[in-house]
Amino acid sequence: MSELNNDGKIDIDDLPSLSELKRRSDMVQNAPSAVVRRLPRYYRYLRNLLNRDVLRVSSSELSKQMGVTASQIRQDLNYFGDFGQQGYGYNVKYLYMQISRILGVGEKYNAVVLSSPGFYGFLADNMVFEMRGIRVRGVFDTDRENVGKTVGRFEVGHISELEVFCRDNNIDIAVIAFSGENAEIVAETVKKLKLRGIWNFSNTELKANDETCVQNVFPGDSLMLLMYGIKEKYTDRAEP
Amino acid sequence: MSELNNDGKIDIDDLPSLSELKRRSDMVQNAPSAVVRRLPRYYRYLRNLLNRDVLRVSSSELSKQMGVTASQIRQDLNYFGDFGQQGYGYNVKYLYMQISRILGVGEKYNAVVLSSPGFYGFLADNMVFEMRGIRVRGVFDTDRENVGKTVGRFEVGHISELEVFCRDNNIDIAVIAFSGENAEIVAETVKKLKLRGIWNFSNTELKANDETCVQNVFPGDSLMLLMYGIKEKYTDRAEP
DNA sequence: TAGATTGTTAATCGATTAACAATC
DNA sequence: TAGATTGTTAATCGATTAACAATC
Repeated sequence: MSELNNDGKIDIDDLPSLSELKRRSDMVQNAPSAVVRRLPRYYRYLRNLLNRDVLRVSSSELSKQMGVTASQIRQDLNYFGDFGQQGYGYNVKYLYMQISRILGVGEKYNAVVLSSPGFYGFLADNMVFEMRGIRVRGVFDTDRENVGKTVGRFEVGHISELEVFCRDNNIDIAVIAFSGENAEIVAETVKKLKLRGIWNFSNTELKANDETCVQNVFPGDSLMLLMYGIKEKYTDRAEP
Repeated sequence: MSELNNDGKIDIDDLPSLSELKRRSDMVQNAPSAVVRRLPRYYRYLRNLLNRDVLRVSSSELSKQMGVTASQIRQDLNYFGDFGQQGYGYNVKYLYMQISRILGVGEKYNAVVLSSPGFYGFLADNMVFEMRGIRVRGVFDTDRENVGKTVGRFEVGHISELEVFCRDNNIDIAVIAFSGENAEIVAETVKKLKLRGIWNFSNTELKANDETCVQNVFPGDSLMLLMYGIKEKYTDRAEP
């Protein structure tokens, strides 16, 4: 990192051949899910480098930071294109942009958040939508207590208004964070409306169908893995 | 499932040999991380069966519900012991208890939640602690606005009280949900106090050390995978 | 040019699935 | 006993790592 022998710019005229583009698009279709699941983590590390004004990074430098092999990083990135330069490494901003594009950041999806105001507040604090280019259009709760409260720039609506709201506002994604059977009832509505995606934080596993993608998030699962990890660590020690 | 040829009870006197126990404990130590990461999902499905008063389940029945192969289920469970019976399947309650034990549910860890009241509310709504046998002892925030507010059975304390509180209350686990650099500062304190685990919801990846286990939860990662999934699904369709 | 580092192939490793003997 | 289903081995599949020629 001491001497830069390149200003980090990419030559826009140096376009790949059509057969090369074809090969790459085949690779992208075939990108193993293990690789895809690692992309968000690359995205986070690259954004961090970007925030620190780092211009370039090599696979070996990044591998040290992330605790994975350099080989894996090069292999992973190459499923999607030739983003690096021999002898130089990767241009941080360019690579960040490529990964953003692959993941679909900035696709401008419209979302509704179906949760208590507190949970929406947590998501808003973490800037989880803003940073991924998702536009939240409304917040709805099942609990009449909360309806009418203001959270951020939203007035919490009642869940019964959801169907009309989605149709009027071109909603793509529903974030569901209700517990119990409310989650399942709402999920049925969302699927009936053929929204494109459900981001599910409820304690019931939701299934995707032909129209609606689902990502289930079970915080409790990772809590249990933490408990497992602690048990392993402290039990091993107690033994001779 | 139509006829039960067994009452589902396990003969307490039918204990395995010492060499068998040794073999199993070796297996458990060697349990591949891919298997361990699936345990919480088994736990959830079994609890669901339990709630529906299902007495027994076969690997093939469970495989249909979970969308995995029966072979994987049998292979996974066998890393930890012989929990089933030929010709019968698995006793739901027994298997649920075994998986709970393996994961360390009910180890009675004491936890503090370091977050806004809203996020604590979400965790409480989902009963994520109660269901895993973790005892929350206090909630602390960095924001003076929130100090003194009541959430559930807690009065929110200020983060500056954390060190004394942890020492006085035998705290094992810290849940960190602050955004920005507050998360890193608090994580340092937690590591200095040698708590056993950090359950991290902040937007900075925290690293484990010799004393403190870490589970990072990045909701944004799964949101990006949802965006990726939507892009794939709807782009494939647009093509011929 | 010399040094550095990628892209990519081949080798290794680990995880999943298939198959079936054991046995409830 | 006959039917069902596990536990477990062997075969397959996929993911990771090592190595190095290509090349910036």
